[in-house]
Amino acid sequence: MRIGELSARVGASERALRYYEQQGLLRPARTDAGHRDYSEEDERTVRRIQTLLAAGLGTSVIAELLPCTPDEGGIVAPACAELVDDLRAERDRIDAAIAELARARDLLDAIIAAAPPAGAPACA
Amino acid sequence: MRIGELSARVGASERALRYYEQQGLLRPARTDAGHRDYSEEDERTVRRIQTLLAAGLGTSVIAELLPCTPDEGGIVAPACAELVDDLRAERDRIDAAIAELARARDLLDAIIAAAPPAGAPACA
DNA sequence: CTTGACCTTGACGTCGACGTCAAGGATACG
DNA sequence: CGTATCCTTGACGTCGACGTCAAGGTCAAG
Repeated sequence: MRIGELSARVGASERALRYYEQQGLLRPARTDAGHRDYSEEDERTVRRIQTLLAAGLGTSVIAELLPCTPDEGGIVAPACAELVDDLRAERDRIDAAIAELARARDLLDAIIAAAPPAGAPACA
Repeated sequence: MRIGELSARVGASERALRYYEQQGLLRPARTDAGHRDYSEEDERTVRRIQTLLAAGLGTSVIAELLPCTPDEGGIVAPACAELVDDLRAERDRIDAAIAELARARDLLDAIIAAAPPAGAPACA
């Protein structure tokens, strides 16, 4: 599929898809005319990229761990020791981030719960 | 307390504390000489700011909701309807972010689990 | 009084994941 | 054949929470 269709499928901009390729996260095939031709595995890769980016990982880290991702039913390549240490650190960072997010959500809920019942008074 | 001590206490840079004030999140007292003089409530406010910033809220939103935060034992001011809508949206966004983070963590755990047991082979 | 730690207000720099033009080639359709 | 839509590669802009200088005032200790 071409970049427009993939963009619509995964909800990423075409710019983002080209950026991922530029950062070495993706290597789509090319047509004779130079147009990108994405496979369905590329699509799955993009979804993983989105998840990892949303988790705060940088593109360089993602580039290293993508060849190690579990690929439908089988773990492909285990990573080297140094990378695994990085991943553990990222995992811990994510756990901490989840805890912080939960605290922020509870704070917001407390404020929302304290809001006026229905007909709210005017506000600046 | 002065900015240096507060900085050390809450783990924020002095630059960050001045920035919070500049954005209207904080209004510390001043000494005759113009030095900032933070109260202990300012310290609690900074901790809330840190939590909300970590949750992805912008300083402008935080500025609006800070006067509404539950202040030791009592909810102070409920927010106006429009703000409450924003807060609900932020809360939902945080929930979604937590879900994404959990997925990323599981992905990382799968990769880590697939790593070589102990003596790892060399790696690029 | 002087030194040095601490404080003040600017103001420009940073970083990363894109957004957004510009200036064209490729493809599909009637 | 035209043309409308998609695609290509640059390359500069953005945005937000600060980092990082610069050029000084303030204050306690010796």
